[in-house]
Amino acid sequence: MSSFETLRLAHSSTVDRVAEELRRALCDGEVEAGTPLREIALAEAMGVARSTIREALAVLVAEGLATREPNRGVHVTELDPDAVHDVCTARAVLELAGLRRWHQADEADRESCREALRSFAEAAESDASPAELTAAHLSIHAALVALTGSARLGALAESLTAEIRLALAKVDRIRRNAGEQVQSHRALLELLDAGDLEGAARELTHHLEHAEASMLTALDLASQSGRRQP
Amino acid sequence: MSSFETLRLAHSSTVDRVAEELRRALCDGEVEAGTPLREIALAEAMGVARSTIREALAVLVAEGLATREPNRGVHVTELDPDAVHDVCTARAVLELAGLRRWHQADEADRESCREALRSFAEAAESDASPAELTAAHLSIHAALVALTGSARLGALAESLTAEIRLALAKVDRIRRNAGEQVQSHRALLELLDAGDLEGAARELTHHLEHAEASMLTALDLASQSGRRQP
DNA sequence: CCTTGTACGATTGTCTGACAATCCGACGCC
DNA sequence: GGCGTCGGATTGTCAGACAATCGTACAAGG
Repeated sequence: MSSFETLRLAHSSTVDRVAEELRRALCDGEVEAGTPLREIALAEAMGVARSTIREALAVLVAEGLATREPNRGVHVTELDPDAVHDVCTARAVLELAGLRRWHQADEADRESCREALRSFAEAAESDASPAELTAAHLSIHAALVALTGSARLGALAESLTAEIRLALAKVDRIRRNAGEQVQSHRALLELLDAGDLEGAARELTHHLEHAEASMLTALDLASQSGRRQP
Repeated sequence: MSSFETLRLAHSSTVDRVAEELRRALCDGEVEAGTPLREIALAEAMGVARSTIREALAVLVAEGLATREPNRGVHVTELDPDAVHDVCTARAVLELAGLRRWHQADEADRESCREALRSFAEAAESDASPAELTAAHLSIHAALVALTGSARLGALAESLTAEIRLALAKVDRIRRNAGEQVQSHRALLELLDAGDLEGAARELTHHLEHAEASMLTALDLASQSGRRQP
């Protein structure tokens, strides 16, 4: 009888909030790659205990945004080109797997792909913030992986994208051609709706390779400027 | 000149050892699914501080072997059939992706598939412990995923496997037909070496479906016996 | 009978403070 | 240049404390 099924209350622990704040700071580029995240300094700055900071740092490390070296502390992850390539091939595997199940997937999942594209196009036209654009963009790719029907694969893809989110943020801050991006995804979905799986796979592969190249150049620029003005 | 590249020294923190011990206890079936893992009790039992236990529990939760409910503590994960199905479809995606890249993969990766098969066959004949058999078996599947060439996909597959390791252990303890298993994998690799990717894909799909069915029945048996003698 | 309010023990989440182990860099010595 | 040593900084781990929250039992009230 009672129809309160949809009600959820997200309760937030201190650790969650600390992790969220740190995540934001990292993704907004407020701290450079390689910066050490000292426990005591963070604890004093944020007004929480060191153990709380430790737990939050463990979360970030698990997400790949930071790296822990035993007895040497946690540092903001430095993305090397190999890691970017690795993540991109992994994403390609997952998204292509979803794409190939286009016809077997739930209609709801297919529709959420189209919906994500609409949101992205809308965000691109009403010049939203880079962060919002990135989020909208990524939700398209997440929707592709969701076509596999496996919630865990979706989570895995999300953790992969989290790892390169830093590089993605850089790219999106540099690049202003969101319109081209929208066009690429629109073409992808049109091919899918037309039933041309092979064509869509080619389009997606091309898109991902392009994205990888963009990230690599963005990283290269960052590391060069970092070395010139240390 | 210096050829000490291969030397590594494994750092063992207390947290690691606690997590390892708990993992072993869970996988050996020493604690039933759903059992609460109380921090104070564990701390006293293992002679370490509560904070250390907390960190170790966070590791297990991240691995999926345990589940945390806020303010209610950590419990040994109860595998429901949906979760098993989800993990199995995810594994199928990853392993099929590796399999389809058989020809493009490194020869070293192909060879490690064959090597894993040899180890498994050897373990099956010299009746090794169930735990060793499971490990050898899983390393075959890990080698398949490694064919994708992405280290991260390998890690993801491993975390997926960890989640159902509990059910796998149950299956391997019940089942005694390791010879059949060896035969199935041997057929798979022969198809691959013969270049018959489609045949290999069918064989692998069939094998994974069979494994899923086994796990589901094992889980069903466990839950029934659990309810009859609570 | 069913609902509401309350008291209590158990457990978690977080804080404080402490200390040994480890790492890093500098300094002095051979 | 290589080697031992010292000191500061930081982490890893520990012990103890307390409020917040949960589960349950129990009393009160319609």
